[in-house]
Amino acid sequence: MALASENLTKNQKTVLDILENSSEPLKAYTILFDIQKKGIKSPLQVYRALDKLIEIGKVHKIESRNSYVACKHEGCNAKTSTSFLICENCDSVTELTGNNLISYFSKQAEKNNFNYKKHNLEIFGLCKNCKLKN
Amino acid sequence: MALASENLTKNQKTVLDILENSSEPLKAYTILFDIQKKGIKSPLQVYRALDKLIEIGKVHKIESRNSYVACKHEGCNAKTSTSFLICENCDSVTELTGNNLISYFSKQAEKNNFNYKKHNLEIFGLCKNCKLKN
DNA sequence: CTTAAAATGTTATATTATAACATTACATTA
DNA sequence: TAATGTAATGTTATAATATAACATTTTAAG
Repeated sequence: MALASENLTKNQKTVLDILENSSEPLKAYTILFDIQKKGIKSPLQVYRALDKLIEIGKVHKIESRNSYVACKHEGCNAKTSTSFLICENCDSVTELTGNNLISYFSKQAEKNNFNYKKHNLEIFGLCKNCKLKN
Repeated sequence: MALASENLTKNQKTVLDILENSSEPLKAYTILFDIQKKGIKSPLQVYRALDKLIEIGKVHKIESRNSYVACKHEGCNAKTSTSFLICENCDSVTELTGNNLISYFSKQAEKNNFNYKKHNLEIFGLCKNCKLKN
């Protein structure tokens, strides 16, 4: 069995490629605009590619910004849950990894008699670079 | 000095009222539809009231669902940061409180040389009631 | 090869949110 | 009380984000 990322279709590869070469999250219509020369003409083509890429864990959505970011981690297990550090100054995004967050959230949920399934976490602030500048 | 909630205008009170009497988060256009008989005719009137209510901490936005929920905590300090338990079955929402989350996130951010300012946390799963039923 | 599932292409439309601008309410204080 | 400044309002239009519906094509597995 091949890696999911090897089975990508043309549209999916095109969308993933532009996200992987971006230093910040991109919006769907920004992606659309940037790749119209590659034969993608409608929003739906972008959204469908994004849906698939999210499903296999190669892309994550930043909910509070309606934007999308490529995952840099091989075999990222964040197909459902995501945790980000988002710089308010430069918009760069770093993904938090490791399962300690999940066990922590499970415990927090348990206290409320709530059965944890998955989560979205978005932490806003200043990244390393922007801390220095300001 | 009066409480911020005592200074609410008519539109703001109308929007807050419908949110406080809802058992689940509501979408902006749902609110609009439900209160047209009270003289609110345009989306902008709803969004402006929501903006103000969010600013003073009486309402929070559930980013992943584009919906809005009234805060049940007196003097809620979550004017910027929010933490929710969201039931995937019944859509009910419980807000996590306490500063332990903030200190935990600050530490996680620190590890990445990131300066924590605020956060959004959305935990999905099954609430107490829905756990029993399923 | 056949076939079923997935992906595509295309048009239209739904949903969520803001821009722009003229007007009104209201608290402060001169 | 009149002047003044800030916030809120009302209204129309439009921007930004996302999905429905359906016919067609590609792909992978048997």
